Amino acid sequence: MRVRIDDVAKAAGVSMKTVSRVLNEEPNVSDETRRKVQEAVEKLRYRPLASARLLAGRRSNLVAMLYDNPSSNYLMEVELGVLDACQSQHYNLMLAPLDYRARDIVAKVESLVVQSQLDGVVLTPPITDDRALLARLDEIGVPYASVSAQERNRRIGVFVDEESAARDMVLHLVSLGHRRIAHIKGHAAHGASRWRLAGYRAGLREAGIAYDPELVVAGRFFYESGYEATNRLLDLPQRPTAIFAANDDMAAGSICAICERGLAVPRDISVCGFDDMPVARFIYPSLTTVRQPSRDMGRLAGLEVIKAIRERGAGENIELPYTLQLRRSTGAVPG
Amino acid sequence: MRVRIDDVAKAAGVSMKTVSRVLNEEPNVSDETRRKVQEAVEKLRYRPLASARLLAGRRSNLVAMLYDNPSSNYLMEVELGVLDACQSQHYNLMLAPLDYRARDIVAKVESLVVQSQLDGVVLTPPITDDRALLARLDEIGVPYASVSAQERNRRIGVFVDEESAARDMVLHLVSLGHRRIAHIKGHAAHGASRWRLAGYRAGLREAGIAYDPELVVAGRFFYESGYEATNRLLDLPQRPTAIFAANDDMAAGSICAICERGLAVPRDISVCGFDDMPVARFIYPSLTTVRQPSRDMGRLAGLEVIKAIRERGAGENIELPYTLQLRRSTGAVPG
DNA sequence: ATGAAAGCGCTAACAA
DNA sequence: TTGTTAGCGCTTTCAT
Repeated sequence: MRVRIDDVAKAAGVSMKTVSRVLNEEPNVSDETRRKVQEAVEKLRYRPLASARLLAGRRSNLVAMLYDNPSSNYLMEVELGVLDACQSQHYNLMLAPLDYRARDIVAKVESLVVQSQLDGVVLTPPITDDRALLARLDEIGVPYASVSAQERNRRIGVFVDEESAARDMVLHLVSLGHRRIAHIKGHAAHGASRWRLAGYRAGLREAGIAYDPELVVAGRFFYESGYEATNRLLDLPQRPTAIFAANDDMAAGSICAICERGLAVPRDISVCGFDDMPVARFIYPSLTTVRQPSRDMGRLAGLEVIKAIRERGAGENIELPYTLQLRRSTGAVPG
Repeated sequence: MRVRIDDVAKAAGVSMKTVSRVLNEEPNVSDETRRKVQEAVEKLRYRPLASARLLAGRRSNLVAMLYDNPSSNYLMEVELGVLDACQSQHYNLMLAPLDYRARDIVAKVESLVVQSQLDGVVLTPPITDDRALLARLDEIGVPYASVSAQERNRRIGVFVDEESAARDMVLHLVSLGHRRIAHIKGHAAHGASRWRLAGYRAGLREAGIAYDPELVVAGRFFYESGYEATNRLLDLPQRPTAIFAANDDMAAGSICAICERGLAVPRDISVCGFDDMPVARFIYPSLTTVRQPSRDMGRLAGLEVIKAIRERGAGENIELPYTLQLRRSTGAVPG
């Protein structure tokens, strides 16, 4: 029925072990023997069984991506990058959606890692910052790479300097003449929210604009939360001339809320976001935003775990550059 | 080091097999014994090794989702649904991006299925329609469920009646007074493109409007292709008063192209799409579109494979309803 | 450079 | 209801 390694051995006229050597690209096989084995493998369409290899002590060539909030555009982009890395390195990718608030997250991840013998995992925010989980992963000895982890030293993964990026964005708004600049914060559990808020404040400071707590409202990274936050801002006695949302989805919600009041973007109010997801180009007016190379971040995180898997101690925390994407949603402060 | 089944057996004062019985929820274990075993499992934090179980002949509890073009919004929605189904049924999900045009797609899938001992796979368009692949999967005996497969009999999976949906959308445009209705086609490899075009023609026919090939232009489901297609339509001597794009991404591109010419949607031209992806609500004006329950489709496809895995011969091809989402991008014919 | 034998950790089949 | 035995298909020793 199923072709096994000794079928191949028989067909090639060698021992099982030799076939195994060829398959695993081990040394000490003559070219002639190697060729014979490869032919037999080809002819019999032999595929070594992952579970048997694994049980006998080899690697799984399997990594998992852990994430909360699967429906975020941002995570989908990261996922594409990780997938890309896995493909290029002949790894398979498993998806593990988790609730970052769940009590049993450590146990869940441990089960997955141990049971499926994962070679490594990729962590995405805010799971990147779960100390208990990281400690456990270290104990078990599974390499992991983080995307935008809050703690930046002694980690392997990828990040961008989001604080500087947010500051630059604010300074851009200032350069357009804006001084009443509002900020819609992201979800509190995410480091990104902290960094972006800090950058917002830094930008104001550099521009010599006083921080006005009234202009900073809560959001949760969703479209709806941007919509609602903007309505609160528009109800202010003196409304802002620019709104800096902590991500693109919220900025899209912001634009919608503004338009619904009969105001125009950027004529009456400028809006900008963060991330540069595809939606930033699709909406009208197209969104000025901070471009974070999410897909590349996913790819690099994937490559770094795999590097760490292959060579213990390898892997680093890589900083990637951001860029400001100036599009149509920001303009000069109204007359 | 690692806790094994006989450690648990020893701790519980029973045999390995009894532990195995408890773990696999097999009958013929006394409540008392079961309790003792569970306690031991708990205390030792025992996790059975998937590879060992698998090698000994059990299921992998692993399914893979096969797809081409990973960056499509639509597929991400489907993925979320599949993921959901897997979680609820204690299955793990692997992701297998493929090139539907690749020569070796059958071999690739076969390797994956055989090597990783996948219990089943979920197919998404256009991989759903690769006869050679389906034949091979049938041979190997791996259950699979398809999302929107072209062939609808003798399949398990999910679909919606896209042709009727497209027809209804055209009739909606007609009811608004439109008679010069254009269509931007989808990618030729997808059944969806055929059905939506057929529905477009059926709608025109029912409304007594002659089919004008000039008004039907090629697209490939991407934003950019919608943008370009629309520019071609706008260059026509007599331009359409409504554009029906075969999906939302292209409709977004269409709106952008229209706005760039200083025209307004829906004042000058109505635009509608298909799928009802999140972007349909985010763009301005919000998009009139056919709601296809992509996430539920993913979920059901996932549940159907799992059903087929558990009980050979089970599983069916389920039709799900569509709805017209009337939003702001369509309106009465100008003047 | 190649091979023989002994597991890896579990479950299936059989026995008791 | 419970236990014993013999693999599952591969890779690891350790020989040769």
